[in-house]
Amino acid sequence: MSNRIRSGTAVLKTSAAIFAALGDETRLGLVTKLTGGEPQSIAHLTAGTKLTRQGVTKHLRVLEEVGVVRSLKVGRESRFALEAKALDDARGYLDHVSQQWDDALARLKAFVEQE
Amino acid sequence: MSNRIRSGTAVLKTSAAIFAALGDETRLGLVTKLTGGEPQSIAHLTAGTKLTRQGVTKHLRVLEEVGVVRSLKVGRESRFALEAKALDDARGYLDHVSQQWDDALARLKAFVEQE
DNA sequence: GTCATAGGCAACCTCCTGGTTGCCTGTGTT
DNA sequence: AACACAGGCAACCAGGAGGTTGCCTATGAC
Repeated sequence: MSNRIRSGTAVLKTSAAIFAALGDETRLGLVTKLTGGEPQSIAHLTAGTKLTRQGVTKHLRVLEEVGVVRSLKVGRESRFALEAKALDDARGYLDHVSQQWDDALARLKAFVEQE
Repeated sequence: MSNRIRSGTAVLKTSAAIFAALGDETRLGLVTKLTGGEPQSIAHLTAGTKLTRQGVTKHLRVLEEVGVVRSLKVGRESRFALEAKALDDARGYLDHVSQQWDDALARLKAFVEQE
């Protein structure tokens, strides 16, 4: 049932994990850098930051674990690229919440105006 | 320039803060509970969780600080409600990233197929 | 007035996270 | 072969996050 209904708490857990991964300025910066299209090496991604290569590596692993990013080895370097699905999941969650919220507000408004 | 262009790093910082706030299962659960529409008291929000009232309060403060939630005092209780704007901001960021990413992929595809 | 309820404040504790450094391995390059 | 470059692994450290407990205040109910 990987793509089926999944219990609400499971959605919550995976969504939270993705948000947590995105909830760090450095990591969000990496994600932004990766929107360029081409997969980039760790050394390349490190350039421009104030961090060590190891520091950046750790962040990349975090992003990879929740599926926001994918790594592929090319020769001696490992390049990272965005993975749209996880981002879509996160967006999906926000869409869902916003939708529920809007509906609720609409209902409240209707109720108030009904008199 | 609160609603104007804002430098990229500022967007990064505030987005990261919102994601970080959402990046906790308990907090995401609270957000979900609040999509119902009516503002809810702390005691009410605590019921059903395994946490202390104080624990929940802390989480609510976190959500409030990044603007995901708003609190209003009613008598002796303080009720919390969702605030759509912050969620929209987060969604906006994801939309932007996805868009950039899709565009980049399209360009790559065009480039490869051009031969 | 008295009591119960809703919440704020502060101290405290534990564990995770972000970050570093040092060293080892693997892959190119010349 | 010798060297340089890209990265992995592990230990280590400081600070922040999640969570609890204890106590105090304010508001509502009787």
